[in-house]
Amino acid sequence: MFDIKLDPNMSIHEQICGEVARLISLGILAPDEKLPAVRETAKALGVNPNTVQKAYAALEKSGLIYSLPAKGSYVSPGGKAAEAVKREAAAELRTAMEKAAATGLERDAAEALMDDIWGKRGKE
Amino acid sequence: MFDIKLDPNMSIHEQICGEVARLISLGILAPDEKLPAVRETAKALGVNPNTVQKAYAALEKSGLIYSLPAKGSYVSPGGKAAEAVKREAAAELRTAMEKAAATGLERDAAEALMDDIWGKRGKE
DNA sequence: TCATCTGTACTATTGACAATAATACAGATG
DNA sequence: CATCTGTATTATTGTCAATAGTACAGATGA
Repeated sequence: MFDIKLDPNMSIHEQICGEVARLISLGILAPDEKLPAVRETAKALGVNPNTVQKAYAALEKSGLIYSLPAKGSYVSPGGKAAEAVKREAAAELRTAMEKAAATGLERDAAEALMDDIWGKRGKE
Repeated sequence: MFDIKLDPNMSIHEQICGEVARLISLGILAPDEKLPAVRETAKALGVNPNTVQKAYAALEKSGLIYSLPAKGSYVSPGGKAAEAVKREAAAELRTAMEKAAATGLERDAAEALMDDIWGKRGKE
């Protein structure tokens, strides 16, 4: 299901959270779609089930998914999950920008990075 | 010297590195200027000297400062330090942008954040 | 010369946290 | 009734940040 190449520099459950959030935000995981079971995901990733459960618990706390005991875990309905992901992504990007601006990085330099990543044209 | 409000969510030596880097980048700490001694900084921040030394060692490894045993630690000359700070800040900002873009965040949203932080006009 | 300050090095301990291991329980599902 | 589900618990391991304490060698100034 998830094809994550585990980065030893980041905690596993954070990477799982990030990947699920990404898939939700992009619509690859649709609202009310069922996520793979905790144990299944753990097996697929070669990771302890507790670690996956920690990730799922965090995702539920953030409102991205909801879990029904003895049923499964599902993507939150109504697009609320996707919105939450983007909102959080924007918040983190803001923090990074503030940090960069604090070092005196010019706006032009930041703009050049944006061109690089999103493409030079505003709408694509 | 440094007025850092310690954030428990980040490691102390990282915060020291960040603050020194910021001061260098902004020119508040000039090239070849002497930094406060390890023990002095530790006392001022109410922190263990080992922690400060760890920060200074990291700064030297990054090329931001150079240390002369029995003399002191100094900002790297020729503006190389300030350049290094900005280069690293740009690299981190790029990473944050890539992450945000991966969640599907639109360029317009990112641009709005930039207006917020750097001001709407390109040059200030 | 000598006390002091400097960066540097080392060991040890504490606490927090990530991850693992191994169970266990209750509800649903077929 | 066996099985799968989410959930909970306890324990152990390893890593890392931070602290504590100590030590050494070079410089600096009185």
